[in-house]
Amino acid sequence: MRVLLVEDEKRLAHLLKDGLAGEGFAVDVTYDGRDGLWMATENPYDVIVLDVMLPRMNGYTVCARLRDAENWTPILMLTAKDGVHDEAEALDTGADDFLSKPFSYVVLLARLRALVRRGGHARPVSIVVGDLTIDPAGLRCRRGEVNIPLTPKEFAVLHGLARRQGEVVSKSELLAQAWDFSYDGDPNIVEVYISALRRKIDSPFGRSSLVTVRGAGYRLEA
Amino acid sequence: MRVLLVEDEKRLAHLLKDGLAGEGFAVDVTYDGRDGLWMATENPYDVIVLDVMLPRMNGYTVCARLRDAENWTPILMLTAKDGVHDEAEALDTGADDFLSKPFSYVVLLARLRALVRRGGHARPVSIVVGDLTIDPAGLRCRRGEVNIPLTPKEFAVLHGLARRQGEVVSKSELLAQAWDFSYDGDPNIVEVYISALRRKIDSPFGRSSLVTVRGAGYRLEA
DNA sequence: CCCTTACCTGAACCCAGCCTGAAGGCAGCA
DNA sequence: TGCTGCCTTCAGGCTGGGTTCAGGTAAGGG
Repeated sequence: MRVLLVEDEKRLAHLLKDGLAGEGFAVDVTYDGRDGLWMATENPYDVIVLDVMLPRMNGYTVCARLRDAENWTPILMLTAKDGVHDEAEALDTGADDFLSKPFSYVVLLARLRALVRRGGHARPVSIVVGDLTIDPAGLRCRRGEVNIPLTPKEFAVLHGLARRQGEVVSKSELLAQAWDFSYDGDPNIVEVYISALRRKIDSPFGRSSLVTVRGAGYRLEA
Repeated sequence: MRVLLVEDEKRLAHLLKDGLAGEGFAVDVTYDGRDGLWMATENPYDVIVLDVMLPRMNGYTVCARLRDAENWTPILMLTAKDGVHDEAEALDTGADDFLSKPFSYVVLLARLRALVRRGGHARPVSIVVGDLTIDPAGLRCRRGEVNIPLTPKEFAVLHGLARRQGEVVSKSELLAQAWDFSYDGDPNIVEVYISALRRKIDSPFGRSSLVTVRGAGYRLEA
């Protein structure tokens, strides 16, 4: 599953690359539009994530050029926050979907999956941790046969832990994955969500699958 | 089920191709009339979608030539919006049905299905979600044995959700599927239709199959 | 055994996102 | 010409998810 990421904010690009790589995507990154266009034409990708504001050639142009060249690789555009207008323009130039910044990692992932699926290759993925099942496409979760309703943020945190089940995931990693990249609030928020998750996925079942590793982070285990 | 799509607006062609592919059609695309004619004579298609305004050879001519050559593949013509005149001419030259731009995807799909069925190869497909049955060919819907009358737009939205039952479908995806590709109005329209759908398919039955996933979209479940 | 540090969690606030009823516009039809 | 039904817009209200905060609890080191 190959992804081309065209994004000039290096920090964001880096975070996304790591995250997607962890999902099993092969990620190529370029930092400006012209390189992006070149990469996209020279290599077969399953999906392209394309920022709108880019040096040397903006996202719309890249998108339009690709379509002109009859390259129909699914494109997910990242538009500016307030650009209601941008959305229409993104779709106009041939993008398949868009996401306005700031966005959360989980939503991006869900959209990417949808695009890739539409592109032909079906791949229903659920993460299983013991009798806990996490379904990223439906943003759903259940323990055994019991459905557990989660809010989007709760789901995002749980997903971040489940992807690396058995490993310790640090609070800052969870923050990076589940919150907007521009989030700048109290890091304590992670603890709050861990607490909420335990109340939903562990306490009612007499489990303790969500373990605190003092000074390092949290671990989800079977 | 093979479809030949002859349409020179690349963006529209692309969207249609993706949509139809997602329905299980094998879609070939050409961008001008002469290529279209050639493709149609060289390959056996179940149905042809033919734009009227085309480079190199217009749709009427393509249609007439095919019929002259005793090729009776069902043809659906795409005519210009105001061309009341075009419709008559389309049917005169041997088309089986026509659709004026802009049209919605669901209507196109229904017409295609109708044509294909008329062409001999019946393929009644219904989407079943619990006891809810959606029949894209007839634009019908029922819960259990109770028939539920839906307006075309309501049906389009429901269809978009049903095609991916159990998964979260974002508002923008619903917009893209159920509205004209040129639609540029209030995205709130989706919420309005969700509301209307609930009033018809859920409330009267004491169900709540149409679930809001805050910040992500909607999900239709059994 | 105490102190520090890290973590837990209930309560309270705020507001984005969503819901929905009402009304206008428009096209088809009798 | 009026009627009917559907699409769309709009605005007000509300819900519940996100965030902050503060007081409490556990872990670990000296």
